[in-house]
Amino acid sequence: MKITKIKKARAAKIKKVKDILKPNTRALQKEATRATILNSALQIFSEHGYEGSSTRDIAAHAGVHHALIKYYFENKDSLWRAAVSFLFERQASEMNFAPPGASTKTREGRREYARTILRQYVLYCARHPEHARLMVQESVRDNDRLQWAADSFIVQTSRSAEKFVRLMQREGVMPQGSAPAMVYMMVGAAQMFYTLAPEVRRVWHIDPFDKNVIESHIDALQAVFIR
Amino acid sequence: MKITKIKKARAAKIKKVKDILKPNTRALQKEATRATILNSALQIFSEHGYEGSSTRDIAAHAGVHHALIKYYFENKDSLWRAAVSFLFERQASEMNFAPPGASTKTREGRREYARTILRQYVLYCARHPEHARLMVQESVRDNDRLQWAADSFIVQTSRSAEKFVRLMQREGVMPQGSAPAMVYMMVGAAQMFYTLAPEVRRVWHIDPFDKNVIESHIDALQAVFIR
DNA sequence: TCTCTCATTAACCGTTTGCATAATGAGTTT
DNA sequence: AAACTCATTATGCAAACGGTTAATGAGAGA
Repeated sequence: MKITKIKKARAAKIKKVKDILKPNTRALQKEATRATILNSALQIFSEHGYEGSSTRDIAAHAGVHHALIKYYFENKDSLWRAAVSFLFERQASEMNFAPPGASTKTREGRREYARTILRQYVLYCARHPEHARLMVQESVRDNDRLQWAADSFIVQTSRSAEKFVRLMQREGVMPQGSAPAMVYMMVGAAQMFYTLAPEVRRVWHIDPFDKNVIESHIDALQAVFIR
Repeated sequence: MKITKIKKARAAKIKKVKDILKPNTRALQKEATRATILNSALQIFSEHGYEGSSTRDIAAHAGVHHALIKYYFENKDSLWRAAVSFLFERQASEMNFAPPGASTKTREGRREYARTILRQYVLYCARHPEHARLMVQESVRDNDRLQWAADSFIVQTSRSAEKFVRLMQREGVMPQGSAPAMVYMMVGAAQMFYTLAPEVRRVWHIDPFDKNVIESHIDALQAVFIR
């Protein structure tokens, strides 16, 4: 047996081991890179707004060359849309608006349902403050991006929220009053604390993401909105 | 009498008339230009954020050459600080937190006081939505500008709000719960509707600045927060 | 009327921006 | 092991950016 053949056989074995240890090295890495860029985009966009964010900063934050943004997301606008899509899809997967069935038959059951929804939403806002931060920066002025986000996601989630509010009002669990106003009041009252976390820390010297602080915020929110 | 002398006398008279009709033409124009630039800065900063706004856009919006921004405000950072100072000083002059004296002795009087404060604040938010828009964009991340704004204005207004909340809670007019949380809930519930006006219009097909809409928002806010 | 002041503009500089294209080289296939 | 694929990087470009300096010209003062 020639040495070259042995070497060949050895190389083949090594290759097989590699294939087992790192299956689809390239494909996996590709997915990881894409995710890293998207993650950095969320961070940068939510803190600096669309126009205040540069694709180069996003790439640098992700530790990759800025040309990769074009490779993975075509351009800045598409990257932003991908980031927003990710936010709303994650929210849809993490939030559960389904009423717990039987328990809504009694008044106390319905109050418990309302409490759970508010609690869930506050926890979501605290877990992912970049969602509200990014959206708030886009919603202060009208343009193509807001129109797209509204048509694609906001209308849908707003309808859910409206249904929830009207149901709770009909049951006497939430105060009467204009449904749109009530939705924005609830959302604002739940978000603000985490969206403006840097201000909260500086002005009040408390960390809004502290477990106990979150819980007392939830308590206060429920005390205010639920009867 | 020479013709030139007559002309001279005539010119002098015309000049005096001009001086009466347009006193300090130049000084007035200067003040007007400064105010125009500051106004445009408020508009642009509040819609695009600090980094998303260009001094050239602000100058163009004001209809002046961009070099005038250096002439009047030194640089972009100082212009932003001047704009924020203007916002908070105007708020201080338009908002009146003084309790209406005798009427706070009865429980109904105290509720009326709380209602008035909330109403005043909502009307302010609706009258000047750029205030909350500009501040929200700065407060989502920590930096020198936020620190300056907090030290100069936000701490002070927050202390006022805290005092108000604690007083109302002690009197049983507002629900119990963490004071900082309660302040941000109230502020968020009052602001959001006007800060996100473009979104509100697109998603709900209503104009949050309509008189009747504002009034029903005030009603809802009072119904939620005041007992 | 003639100068002088200064509010305003024109022109320029170095840097950053979004985006495009070419070059590279590690991983895959044969 | 050679050929190929394609994820990544290097380079380049026109426009826009914040900021500076010199020029201008209308109103104020003598």
